[in-house]
Amino acid sequence: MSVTIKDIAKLAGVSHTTVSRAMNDSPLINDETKLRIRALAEQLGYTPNLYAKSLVSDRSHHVGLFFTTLYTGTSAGFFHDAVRGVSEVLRSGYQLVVKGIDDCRAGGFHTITSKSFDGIIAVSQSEEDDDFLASVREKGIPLVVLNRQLEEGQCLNIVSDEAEGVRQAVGYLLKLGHENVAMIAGKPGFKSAVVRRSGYEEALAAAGIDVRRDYVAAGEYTVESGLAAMRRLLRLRERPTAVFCANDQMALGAMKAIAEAGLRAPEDIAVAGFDDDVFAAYVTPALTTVRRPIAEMSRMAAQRLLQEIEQGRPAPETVYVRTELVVRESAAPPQKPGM
Amino acid sequence: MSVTIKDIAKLAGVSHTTVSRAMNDSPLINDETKLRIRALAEQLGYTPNLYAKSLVSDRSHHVGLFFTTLYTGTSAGFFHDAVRGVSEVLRSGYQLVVKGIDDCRAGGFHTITSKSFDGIIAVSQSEEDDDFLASVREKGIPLVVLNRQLEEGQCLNIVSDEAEGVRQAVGYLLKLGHENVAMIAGKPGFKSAVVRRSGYEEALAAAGIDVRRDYVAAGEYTVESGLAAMRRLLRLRERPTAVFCANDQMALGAMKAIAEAGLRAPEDIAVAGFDDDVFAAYVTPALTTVRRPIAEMSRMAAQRLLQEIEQGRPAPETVYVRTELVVRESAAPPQKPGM
DNA sequence: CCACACTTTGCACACGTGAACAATCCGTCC
DNA sequence: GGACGGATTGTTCACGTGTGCAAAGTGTGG
Repeated sequence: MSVTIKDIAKLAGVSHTTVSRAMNDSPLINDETKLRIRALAEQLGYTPNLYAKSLVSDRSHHVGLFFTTLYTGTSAGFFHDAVRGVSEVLRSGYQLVVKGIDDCRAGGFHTITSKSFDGIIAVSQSEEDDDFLASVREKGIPLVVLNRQLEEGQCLNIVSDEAEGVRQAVGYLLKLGHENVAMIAGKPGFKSAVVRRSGYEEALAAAGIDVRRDYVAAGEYTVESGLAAMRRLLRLRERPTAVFCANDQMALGAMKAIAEAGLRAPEDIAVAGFDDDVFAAYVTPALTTVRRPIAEMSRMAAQRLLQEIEQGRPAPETVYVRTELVVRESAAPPQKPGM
Repeated sequence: MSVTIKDIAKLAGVSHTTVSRAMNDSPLINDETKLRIRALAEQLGYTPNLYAKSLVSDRSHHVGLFFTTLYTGTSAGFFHDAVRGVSEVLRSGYQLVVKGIDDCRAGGFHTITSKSFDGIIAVSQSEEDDDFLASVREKGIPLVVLNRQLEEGQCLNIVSDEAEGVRQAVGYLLKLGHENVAMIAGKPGFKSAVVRRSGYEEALAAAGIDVRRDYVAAGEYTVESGLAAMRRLLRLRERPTAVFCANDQMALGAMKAIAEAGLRAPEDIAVAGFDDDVFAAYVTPALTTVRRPIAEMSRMAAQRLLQEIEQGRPAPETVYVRTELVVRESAAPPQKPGM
């Protein structure tokens, strides 16, 4: 049995109201009794029952961090960075509940109420999440959406400018002198897959190069799928001399396929990735990629969410966070024909 | 404002108790009224207030998943696998709260009470967590400890037999013919670092080889630290021909250092890792390593915890999960001298 | 000495839910 | 016809906390 304010009240010979006031720094109490009661509470190891508090105060002290899915499609590095960033800001003031949106959908999002969450951060990777986001907004729960861009003005939306990041990477490959630049695309249904592909096409168009359909190989954001996609690209009659991969895991798979085929990166085929995953700097050759500051974005999301919870609804703006091209070793100029 | 059972009661012309009974499938109610009330509840979009339920039923519907730290020392793949495994079992029946033990310590674990958590899974990597574990047990919260072995009989403890795993890996290197086998050790203070080092020493002892102090390089479980440690090992006068790394991230760094030095793995130096991290199969050369079934372990932990919550305390046993040597390409027999 | 203000405390209720107990209705059996 | 029992519903209280309002105590100024 745990200690309640009534227990303390009885021992201190006061009413439970007085104890409540002592614990909450109310001005309606004598300093002396406050200290006396607090000492007693400390001694008895009193911890308030947060559920009772929640019931009366309508504050749950829980923040939800929801991902499109916890299973395939969410890379470990991305997931870890996001949880860390949010957790760092919340520390012990709030409890962080981590969930996959797909796991909740079965119950029609019934378990998600304004009573059970003070606020929600949704790390959205797909338009499939829209029903979830609508449900959250409808219930009036403070919401920040991370990673995927929404229609303007729905809620606070923090995204990296992915298309720009991809243009940087593909532009870099083109500047090195590559003309046959292929792409391994992301998981179908994921918005980022579409955006990154557009960035690729725009970069080519800006250089006056036509997009070849057979140069875009479908992937799934997993290492395996990158391996398989690269194998297909290598079988093409006019083999690409460079490949941009929609994330680093697939780039890793692609490099594996290149090695398998007896070729070398970057000499025979230049490779660029996206995400700057934990391992990117340390594979051989070190991966040239685009960094998205996930941890920073999630920290910002958490800060803004707390602000919204504690001070009320801010303007629903869209915040763009800059990506950064990280040049390492996996991309080099093409070999001259005949060399 | 959200709908409560009292609202429904008023509209249906019954008492709130009757509504409660309708929602909870009580036998003390007429089927007809039950259906009528349920239809009404559905129509009004009623969702029960879990905090009120918690208050009266002493069940919080929250399960805690605690890591030693969410920051350095916990690799992304490990973290992701653990959260996924637990989440998969819990699905939507419970809310999963993810936290770092270090983040809670500041508040003296005051926020962790039997009222706020129905059960806790601790993924412990260090003896520093003992104060936390003691605090949880003292409060009578069902507890499963994952990953680190405890004194027998404290609570349900699920661990992989890491020493055996290391012996397999080092034994494999020895069997290939290596005599100068070095090790890059784990983060000081982490129990796994000690256990894995012991495994290494035992394997050498079993083969009648003395442990050389200069062959054990300190690491931190990060890729960078593996890189730095390997650089140090490469500077030794009698260079090792094989190196066992206490995790895959450090093995990645080690391979990087080997490439930097103009050497090749596995031809010049054989490398073996530990964990079978997501990227292990896809780096070049593919990493020979030891697989720990983290996802399976965490699924088991979640299942056993639910069982304990719902059916009462089971025997506090220690469950060993077998590790598995995964032979890939990064380890090969040593080159003959003079070749 | 009284009126008034201020400080400090307690009483009673509310939050939303579940459960023990009482009350009512209906049918059955002796 | 009265006693009994089962089915169904309502009344009341409890869970632990915060708050509006009343009450008691203290001091101050006229």
